Amino acid sequence: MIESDDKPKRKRLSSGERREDFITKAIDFFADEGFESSTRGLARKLGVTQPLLYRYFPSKEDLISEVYDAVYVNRWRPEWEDLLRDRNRPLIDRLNEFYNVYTDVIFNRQWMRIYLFSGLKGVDINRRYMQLVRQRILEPILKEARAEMGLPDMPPKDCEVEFAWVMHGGLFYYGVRDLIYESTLETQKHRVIADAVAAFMAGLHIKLNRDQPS
Amino acid sequence: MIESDDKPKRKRLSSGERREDFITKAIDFFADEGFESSTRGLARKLGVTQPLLYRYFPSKEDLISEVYDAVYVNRWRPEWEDLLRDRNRPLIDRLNEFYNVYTDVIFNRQWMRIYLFSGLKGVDINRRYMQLVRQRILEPILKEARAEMGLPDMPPKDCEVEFAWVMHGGLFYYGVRDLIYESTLETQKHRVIADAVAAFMAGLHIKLNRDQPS
DNA sequence: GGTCTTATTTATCGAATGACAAATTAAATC
DNA sequence: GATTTAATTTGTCATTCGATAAATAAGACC
Repeated sequence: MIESDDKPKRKRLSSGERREDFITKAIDFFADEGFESSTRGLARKLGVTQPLLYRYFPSKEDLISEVYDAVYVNRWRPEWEDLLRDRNRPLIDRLNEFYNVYTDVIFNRQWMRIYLFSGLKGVDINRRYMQLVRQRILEPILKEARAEMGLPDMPPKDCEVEFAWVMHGGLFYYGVRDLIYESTLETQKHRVIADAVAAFMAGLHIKLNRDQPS
Repeated sequence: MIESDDKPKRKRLSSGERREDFITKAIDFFADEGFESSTRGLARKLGVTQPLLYRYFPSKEDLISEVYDAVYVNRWRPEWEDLLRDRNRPLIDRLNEFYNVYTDVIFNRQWMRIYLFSGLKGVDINRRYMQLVRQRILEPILKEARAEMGLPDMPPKDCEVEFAWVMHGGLFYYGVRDLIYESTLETQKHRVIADAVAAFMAGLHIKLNRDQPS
């Protein structure tokens, strides 16, 4: 009997399926190896030849753009914003739930590494993403805090946004230590979130009351 | 008159000076372009030819290692640890001063970008650096906090270290937003530090008192 | 089953990369 | 000023890179 370990049978996928498959696996590949890795390496991982990539994407850079979209844009959940605005619950509860579900999405090797790689590349998508976080997450949180404290509604001050960024960034950095630096983290995520959110809320109460007379 | 815009006169430096010069400029170069950039590009920036690099460093990777040392190791200031242990001052003052001087060192484009690049490359130097932060900064802070609160001395719990990491990481991420993503940050650094440190100390008081009966 | 469409491969190009050997030249030594 | 030492350049090699053109073959349609 002849061994048939190599399979010369080409699987032929439809244009749509193949494209989908390329992007999905390209996310893993570039997250692992960085965007400077070769299209040949990617093709090897895909089980196809390298020139085939160029039938689906005009250039490597175009493929990378689609990876950005698939990771950043498509994984954003609009319901996060509704959750934060649900005034039937104490804000601290909303914050805990939000950061638990939000980090369920972004705390994975792919998301984190793609985010850092693209940030270092200097593409503007990171700046746009940070604006999204500020406008859809942090500023609503501060608005809700004012409402819950019975303070008059007004646009949040820069230093208040910055205070929220420090909590947000602190939790983000927990994910970096876990997934990028692969530290062994002994404390469970929800516990870290609870502590950070509690300290944030307590600090914000003091800060908003003190800074009040503008 | 003949233009002499090109200068065929070779400057010849001593071995020591040249080596120093290479490393200094290599930090800038790799911070800007990433470690995957070419040795020819670096040589162009240095004003020498590419093979000369190989008279000073056996390989590109060896040069990169020296860059790591110059950035991480040599910029660490042992007096930071003394500052944090100075019990003549309230801990919150020490924390404010420490984070102001610490960020004076690490909040620059070189340090930040080298740190993120090397982290993504998976070299273990980042893990070693984080251990340094934990042992020389965060755990001493928690020890000082217990002392100031009149609590018995004991090794900090993991979740306490994690709580300190969130503040530390939050401030670190402020630097990332400033220097990597080049956001325009409206709030001055010392103000952000003051708010973060105040919230940390307040949160830690609650946390240490609550968790006390282990 | 023959024909057509198109997904996929083979072959290849020019440029860029890390690294090395040999030639050159600036500066130190006597 | 001739000689020696070593800093620096010139020249080059084998790979690897992104990208393109042409050849091949799998599946759809009648």
